[in-house]
Amino acid sequence: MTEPTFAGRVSRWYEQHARDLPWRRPEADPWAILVSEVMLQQTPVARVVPAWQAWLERWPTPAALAGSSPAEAIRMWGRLGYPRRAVRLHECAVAIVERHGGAVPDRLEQLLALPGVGTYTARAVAAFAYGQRHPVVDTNVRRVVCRAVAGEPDAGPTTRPADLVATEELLPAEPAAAALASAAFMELGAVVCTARAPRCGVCPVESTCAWRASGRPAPAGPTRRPQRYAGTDRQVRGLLLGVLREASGPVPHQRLDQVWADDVQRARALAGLVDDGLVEPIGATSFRLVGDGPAVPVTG
DNA sequence: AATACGTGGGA
DNA sequence: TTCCCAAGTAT
Repeated sequence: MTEPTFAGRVSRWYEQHARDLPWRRPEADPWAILVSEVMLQQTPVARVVPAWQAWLERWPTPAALAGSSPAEAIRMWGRLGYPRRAVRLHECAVAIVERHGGAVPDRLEQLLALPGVGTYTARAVAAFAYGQRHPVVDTNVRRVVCRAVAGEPDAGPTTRPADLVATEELLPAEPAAAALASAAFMELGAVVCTARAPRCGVCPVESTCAWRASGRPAPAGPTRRPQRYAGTDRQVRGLLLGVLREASGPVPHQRLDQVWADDVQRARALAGLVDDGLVEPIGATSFRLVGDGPAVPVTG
């Protein structure tokens, strides 16, 4: 017997302790997995679970979603946040029907070409839906590898090519085992090797962790804090979209004017929503969610 | 590379 | 109450 590898230890731990998330069950198909990955972009698991179930009940296939309007997707998205993801997912469904016969593609290159699918999501689908051997690197994996291997307290803010290489070197050769290891790395970062208060006492690789060995040094100096949410264009966009989401069809601009007093900022936020494909002007005085009603509004 | 992009819950 | 953030992507 040889020493268990890093991936082997984490995978063993995963098999015993993984959360029972619905998109990890055998009946989850590639479309269900793609939907989960997009919803999980910057949104916590607990809020995604019910939204994911409702979404797939309504749109079990890409073709089903492609047959609905972007407006319906935006409404079904609810308050998961970053609603542009709902529009991108709708565009994904259309592209999958048009370019791939309605089946989620299994090649990395084709996945990356889909709207809203980037480095992480493309690899996650290739690995978790199709069992391919690709490093799947999200913020959790970067933190785990950074600590356990490099001994540093935190990874950089974005995934770099070097992160993919470092993770790839940890993966087992067999594709199915590699996919399992990737899921295990993510789970470890999500529930044990957390950003704020890591639970090293229950970690399966505590004995070989470089960060632990060096006394768990704290991150370097203060990082620049981004602007507050209150008062930003983001908040105004959220307020505007809230009104449009609750409405049915076009909303007169007078009603939108009431959500925010600053004319300049409100107009800028609304223009941003239009640019992002979430909202469209109807005539000269109204706005609606994209596709929320007849393509050509009837005028008298 | 830095920034924009939502939301709600926990510490 | 304030702060931090949670399976990223696009520009």
